[in-house]
Amino acid sequence: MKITIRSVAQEAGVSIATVSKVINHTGKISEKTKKKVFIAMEKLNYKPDAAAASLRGKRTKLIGLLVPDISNPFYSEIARSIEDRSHEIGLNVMMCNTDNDVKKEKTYLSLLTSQRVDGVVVASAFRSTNLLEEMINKGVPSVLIASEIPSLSMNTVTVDDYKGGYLATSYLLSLGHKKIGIISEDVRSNTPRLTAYKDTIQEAQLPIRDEYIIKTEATIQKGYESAKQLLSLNDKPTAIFACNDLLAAGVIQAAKEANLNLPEDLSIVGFDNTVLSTTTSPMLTTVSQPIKEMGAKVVDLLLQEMEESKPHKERLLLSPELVIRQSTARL
Amino acid sequence: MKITIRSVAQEAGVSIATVSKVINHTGKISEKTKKKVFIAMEKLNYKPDAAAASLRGKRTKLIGLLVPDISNPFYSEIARSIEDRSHEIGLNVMMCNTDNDVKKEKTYLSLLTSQRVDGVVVASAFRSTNLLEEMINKGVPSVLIASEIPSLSMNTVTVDDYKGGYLATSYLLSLGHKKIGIISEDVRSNTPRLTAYKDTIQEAQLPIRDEYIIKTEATIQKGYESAKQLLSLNDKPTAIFACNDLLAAGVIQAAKEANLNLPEDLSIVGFDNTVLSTTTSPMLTTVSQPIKEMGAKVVDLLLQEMEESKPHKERLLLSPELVIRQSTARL
DNA sequence: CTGAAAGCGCTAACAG
DNA sequence: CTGTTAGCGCTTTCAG
Repeated sequence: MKITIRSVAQEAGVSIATVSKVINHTGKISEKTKKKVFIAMEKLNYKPDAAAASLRGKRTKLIGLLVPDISNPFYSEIARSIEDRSHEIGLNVMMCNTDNDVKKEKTYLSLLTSQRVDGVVVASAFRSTNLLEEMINKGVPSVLIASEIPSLSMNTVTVDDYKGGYLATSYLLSLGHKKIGIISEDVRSNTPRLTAYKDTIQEAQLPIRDEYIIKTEATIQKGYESAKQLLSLNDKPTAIFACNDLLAAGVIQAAKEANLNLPEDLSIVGFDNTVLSTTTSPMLTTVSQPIKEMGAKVVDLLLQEMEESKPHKERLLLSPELVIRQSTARL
Repeated sequence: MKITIRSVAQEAGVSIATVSKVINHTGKISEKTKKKVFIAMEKLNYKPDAAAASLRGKRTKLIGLLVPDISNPFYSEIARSIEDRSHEIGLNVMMCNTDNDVKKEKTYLSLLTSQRVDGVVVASAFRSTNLLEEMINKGVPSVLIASEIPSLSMNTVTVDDYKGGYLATSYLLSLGHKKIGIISEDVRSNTPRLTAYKDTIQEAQLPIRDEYIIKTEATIQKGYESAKQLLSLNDKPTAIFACNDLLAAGVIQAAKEANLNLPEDLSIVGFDNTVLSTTTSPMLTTVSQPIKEMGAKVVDLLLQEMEESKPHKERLLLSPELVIRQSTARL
C-alpha cells in the first residue's frame, strides 16, 4: 500500500490540504495540528512525491549539469563543488556527459527539459549554441561555468583565462625561456589562453612560431603525442605551456621517454591545478583555478536567476594564480 | 503558453489519447496519423512532461547513483561508465556524493525516493545498511558496485578483492620482498584485500607485523602520512601495498621526500588502475579493476531487476589484473 | 485556522 | 484504428 498525502491526513485526523500546508510551510496552521501531522508523517515514513508536486506547478528543485567528461579530473572537481553547494541549498543535480558532441548535447538538453529542471549549469564547451539559446528563450534559467559563449546573454563564472595565459607565459619568459611551445584544447575557454600567450610573447619582442602552437583534445594521450611532435622539431622549444593538467601530464611522459631531464631540459606549465598536478613528477607548476569558489558561485548565480531573472546578466571573472612547483626551471 | 499533449493533439487534429499512443508506441496507430502527430510535435517543439507520466504510473527512467566522492578518480571513472551505459539504454542518472557520511546517505536516499527513481546503484561504502534495506523492502531495485554488503541480498558487481590483494602481495613476495607494509582504507571492499595480504604473507612463512598494517582514509594526504609513519619504523618495510591509487600517490610523495630511490629502495603497488597510475613517477604498478565493464554490467543488472525482480540475486566477481609498471623492483 | 474541490499533464482501460 | 474518461498525488483558491 502506497503512502500518500492522504494516508498521512487520515492518520493525523486532518485534511490533505492541511498536510500539504505543513509540508510547505504555507498558510497558518496551529502548532498542535502541525505536531500531529509531523508525527503521522514520521510514523508512516512518508515521502512527498516530487512528480506530483511538480505537476501542480511547484519547482522540481532539480538542476541539470552538463560537463564534457566527468572522468576528467578538472570536471569531476567542478562537479563536486557544484553538487555540494546545490545540496546545501536544497537543489539536486542531474549530470550528463556531453563529450563535446552535438548529438549528445541535444539529447540531454531535451531530456532535462522533459524532467522540467528548474535550471541548468553548463560546464561544457557546448557546440550547439542555438539549442542553448532556445532553452533560455523558453525561460529555463541557465548559467555557464568555465566556458564562455559571448553571443549568448547569460550569467557566467570563469577564471580569467587571458590572465592565466599571461601568468604562465610571462613566468616562463622570466625564467629566460625564449622558445616556448603551447598545447591548447580546441574549445572556447582556451582561446584567451592562447591569445595571452601570443600577446605576451610579442610584447617580449619574440617571434610567434606556428610550429610551436598545437591544438588538440584534452587527454593525456593527446598531450603526449603533441609533446612528441614539438620535441621532434629541429629547433625545439625549451618550455611548453600545456593548457590543462591532463595535457601537461602527457607532456611529462613524452619528455621522460625522450630522456630529458625535468625541469632542466624542459620547463612545463599546466593549467587547472587538479589532483594530477601533485602526483606527477616533477610536480606541476600550474595555473590554479579556484574550483570550489567557482562551483559555489555559479550555483548561487543560478539560484538568483531562478528566483528572479534579471535582464542584466553577470559575468564573473575570478583571478587565477600561478602555483609554482617543480616542473619549471631557469633556462 | 505551455506546450502540452493537448496542444499537440489540437495541432494534429487528433485526440490526446492518440498522441499519447504515438509517443509511447503503444496500441495501433495508422502510419498517416503517426506522421501527423510527429509533425505537430516537431512544430511545437513538444517535450512530454516526465513528472506527469511518472504520476500516471510510468517509469521515471531515472536512477540514483551514490558515490562517496566523485572527485576521487576511481569513482569518477566508475560514474562515467555507469552513465554511459545508462544513457545507452535510456536511463538517466542522478548523482550524489555521500562522503561515507551516514547523514548524507539518509538525506540522499530520501531525496531519491521523492524523485521516484526507478532504481539506485550504490558505489558507496554505505554505512547505514538499514536504510538501504528499507529501500529494497519498499521495492526499489538496487544494486551494488565495488562494494559488498553481505548481510543484504542484492545484485552486486565487484572485482575479486581477495584475488587483487593476493596478486599484489605475491608479486611483491616474488620480487624477494619480505618486509611488506600495507595501507588500506577502512571500508568493506578493503577487508578482503587485507585478508589476502595476511594469508599470502603467512603462506610464505613470514610473520605478520601489526606495525606494518595501517587503516586510513582514501586521500593522497593520508597516503603520504601513513607512508611516513611506515618509513620511520626502525625495521622499515621494503615494499608497500597501497590499497588504492590515491594512497599510492601519497606513498610516492613521502618516499621522494625521504630521498628514497624508487623503485630500488621501495617498491609500491597500488590498486584501481586509475588515471593517476600513469601520471606518477615512477608509473604505478597496480591492480587493475575493469571499470568500464563493471559499470556496464551493474547497469544491466539493475535494469534486469527493474524489469523483473528475481528472488535469487547475482554476485558478479570480476577478475582483477596486475598491471606491472615501474614502481616495483627486485629487492 | 481548516477543509472541499478543482485541476496540473499524462496514461490506460474501455467504448465506439 | 481512434476518442472519452477516470484518476495518479499534490497544491491552491475559496468557503466555512
